[in-house]
Amino acid sequence: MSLPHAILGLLNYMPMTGYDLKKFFDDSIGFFWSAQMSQIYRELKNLEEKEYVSSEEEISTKGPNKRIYSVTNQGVSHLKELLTDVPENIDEDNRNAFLLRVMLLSNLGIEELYFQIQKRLKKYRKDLKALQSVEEKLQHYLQLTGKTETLIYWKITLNRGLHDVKSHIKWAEESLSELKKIKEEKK
Amino acid sequence: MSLPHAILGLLNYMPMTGYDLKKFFDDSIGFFWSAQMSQIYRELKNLEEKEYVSSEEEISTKGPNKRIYSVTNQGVSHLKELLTDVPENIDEDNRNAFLLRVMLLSNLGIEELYFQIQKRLKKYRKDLKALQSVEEKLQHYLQLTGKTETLIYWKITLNRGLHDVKSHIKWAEESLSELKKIKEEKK
DNA sequence: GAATTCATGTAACTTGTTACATGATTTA
DNA sequence: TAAATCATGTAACAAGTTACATGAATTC
Repeated sequence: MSLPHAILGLLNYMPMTGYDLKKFFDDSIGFFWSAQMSQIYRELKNLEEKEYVSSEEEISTKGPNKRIYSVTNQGVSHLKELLTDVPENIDEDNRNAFLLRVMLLSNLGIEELYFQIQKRLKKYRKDLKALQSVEEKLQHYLQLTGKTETLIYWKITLNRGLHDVKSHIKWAEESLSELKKIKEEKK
Repeated sequence: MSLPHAILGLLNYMPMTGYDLKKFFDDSIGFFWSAQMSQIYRELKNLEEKEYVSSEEEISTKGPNKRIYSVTNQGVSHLKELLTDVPENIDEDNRNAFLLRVMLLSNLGIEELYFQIQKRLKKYRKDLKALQSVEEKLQHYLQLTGKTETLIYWKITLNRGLHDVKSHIKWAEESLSELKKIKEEKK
């Protein structure tokens, strides 16, 4: 699963322009998959070449014309295939720049580590709020697409996000209290 | 923080060859940052050009020669700078291919989702075991480097991994039980 | 009147992945 | 003796990021 699959999947909910897709991305799956405009336009071009999507230009009297993309029959079959075959070696991209930082912060000392985790904790709490607003946005898209049966899939997806943020908060709090102990011992 | 920083940071623990680095990577930070041999060699070359590391060839009577890399003074300063300045817009790469799959699986139905999450749960349980073995490996490297003060940093890092896997397991179990309910309602 | 949003793209650059190439040593 | 490990790299390709470019409509 990668960017073109994400695009194909989102377009399958409803026909959209590249610009719409970007918004949909940011509003819904942004917390686990982001994409830049330049990437989206490039991938749309690739997908059209492979005939997984087709586009129509909507001439607009005011403002620039829109190019509306929709998934072709071939595109749907392709998507279903992708979803069916589960790769055996599910090695994910678990890159975590902050953890790398933590691991190497011994070069700067405990105080700095404490400070940076504290800052992080604030970010996680913001993330939590942001995620809670994703829930409303998803509701909105659900109505737009009219596909009520997808609710459970989106709920489960979103729930992963919530578990994730909460686990980060717990870890940060735990680490801070452990670091506090060490700091006090040193005195 | 990115690959060259990881390499610089690991080399700062002790001088190593590219090959050693790969092992260190896989044994320690592999659960949140992986790298391929070809990447490592390329980055070592880049780092040497920038004079953040220097290398010496160790002529070997048996087997191929080794090129041992160590961090220069400039490299250490650079590393400390990187660690000190915390970027304001900490937008991480949170890509999660499996979540993308879940989100789009409405195309195939509840049974398939249940099956795929079940499979995933097994993987998470394996991951948990693997992480527990990382703990031992880190102990080993700790002795090699002789830098006992880094223990707390590594423990906190590893702990994040444990929190992460556990949160995945909890989420999977929760989702499965919810899906089970829906499946039974349909009957 | 300035900034933001809508709307689409190109170009250059950086990073990551896959495949290929070589050859010695150690283990099963 | 075959496979795995040690050890180093190159080349081609794929994907992601950043910067640039254009221009209308809307909002502050």
